[in-house]
Amino acid sequence: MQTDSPSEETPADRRRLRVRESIISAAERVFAKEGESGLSIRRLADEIDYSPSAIYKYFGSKDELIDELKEAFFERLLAKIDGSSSADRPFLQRAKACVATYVDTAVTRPFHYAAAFSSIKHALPENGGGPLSWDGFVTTSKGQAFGVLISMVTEGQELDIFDPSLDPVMAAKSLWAGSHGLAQLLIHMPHFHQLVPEEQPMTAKDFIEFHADLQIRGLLKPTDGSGNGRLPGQNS
Amino acid sequence: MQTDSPSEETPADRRRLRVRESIISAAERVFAKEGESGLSIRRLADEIDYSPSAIYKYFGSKDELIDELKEAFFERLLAKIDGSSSADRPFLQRAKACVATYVDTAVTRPFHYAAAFSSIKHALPENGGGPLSWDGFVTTSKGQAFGVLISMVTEGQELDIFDPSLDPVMAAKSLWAGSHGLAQLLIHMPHFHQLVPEEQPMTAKDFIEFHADLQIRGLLKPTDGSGNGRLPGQNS
DNA sequence: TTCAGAAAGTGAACACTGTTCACTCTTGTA
DNA sequence: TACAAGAGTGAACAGTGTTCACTTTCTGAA
Repeated sequence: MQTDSPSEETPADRRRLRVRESIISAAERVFAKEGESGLSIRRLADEIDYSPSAIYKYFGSKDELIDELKEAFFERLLAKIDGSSSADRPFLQRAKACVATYVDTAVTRPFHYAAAFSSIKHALPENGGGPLSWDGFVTTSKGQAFGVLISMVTEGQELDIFDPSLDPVMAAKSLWAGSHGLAQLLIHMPHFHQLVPEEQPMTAKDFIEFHADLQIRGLLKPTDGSGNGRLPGQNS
Repeated sequence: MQTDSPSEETPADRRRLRVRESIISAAERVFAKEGESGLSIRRLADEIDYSPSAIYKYFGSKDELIDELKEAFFERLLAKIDGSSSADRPFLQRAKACVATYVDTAVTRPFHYAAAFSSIKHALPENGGGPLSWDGFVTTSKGQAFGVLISMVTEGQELDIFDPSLDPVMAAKSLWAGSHGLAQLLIHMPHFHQLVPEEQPMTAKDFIEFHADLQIRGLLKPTDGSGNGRLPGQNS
């Protein structure tokens, strides 16, 4: 039982925190290089010169440790796309950069990003109620990063650039899905970006830009005057 | 050493094939319900009343077995989106249905789909040359499903609906990324589709349609006459 | 300063996992 | 009928995450 007040932080507390930090940083180092499969408790224990069971005095389980790595990653990601979205540039450039930064950051730390979306809770059909409530979600780093996207959409609508009939939250989710998909494909299919029939040099960065372009285009205000947020020529 | 000719198929061959089939179908049953983590060799052996080591007489490794499940899944997926894209309906409806079918099929068999994109070969930075050559790729079910998307894009361009300045392969990849992303989010985040601030009923199906709409909109021929395949108002 | 109690750390063990290998048993063929 | 190839097995190996009784170390109060 220790108080939350830092003024009452004892040497023992600091020592404990330092060991905890050493575990995390070793885990971070191994995880970034080899991912979840390369990170075993025994190996981690070896690296920091403790016994495997010692780690359980600091983390309840391996999953709990990895959750902390993922959370830290999403905090960095949040900071990055927040920076992109608030830079001093024309709106459409910022919007594109926001998507591109998201994908780029994910690809830079493939194991972190992949791990953050690797657990399937879908298995049990009875998940009733709310394992994913709005209020609970928006407080997480992941949720806040999503919030940046929502703000971007509403800003685009206020600037009369994006289709005003779109629900900003839904549009942001669509945008998120699009960015997430490219990140995943780039991570899980090496050289996805240069998958073309002809010999044609194409960097990942270039393709990310292209994709961001298309994503944003889908949100643009229709110029044919209908502006109902639906595809032309459909009647259902 | 057995010949490929089915006419020379011996009873032993048929017996072997039957056992092999029983392994696959048991694996399929368990995998669909509990995924890769629920599928252990020992459990599989129990289910089919063989010893664990017997399974290695039919499959080189657990991964090899799972690869077969994934390949079979993608064959089903290919058939489905191929059906969607060639149905007798207006082009834009078919295009939308194609994307929607892809996502829907993925979500129906979450473990299969997730597993198909779960291995990270990205780890080693030196993957030079071609682990993912075009010719090699298009012969796989995954590759053929991708081919359907490419055809769809070119058809849209021929019909003067899609932006003709877009590279069809790149546009198809972007479309794939968008569909893949939504599928992944729906699989890995339960109730992603109803993640909204207000109380507002929204089925996964509805959101899939919405997303497909936006994806397709990004490919539409710009109506402002520029038609250069880039966002308006950018100069780089 | 002493001493109880709470932490920190440990080693062995448990219940798993995928995989291998020497072995037996069955089967088809010459 | 004999023999070889293949099918099937049980035990073992090297891992894994995790637990628990145990010892050691530290700290705060008497």
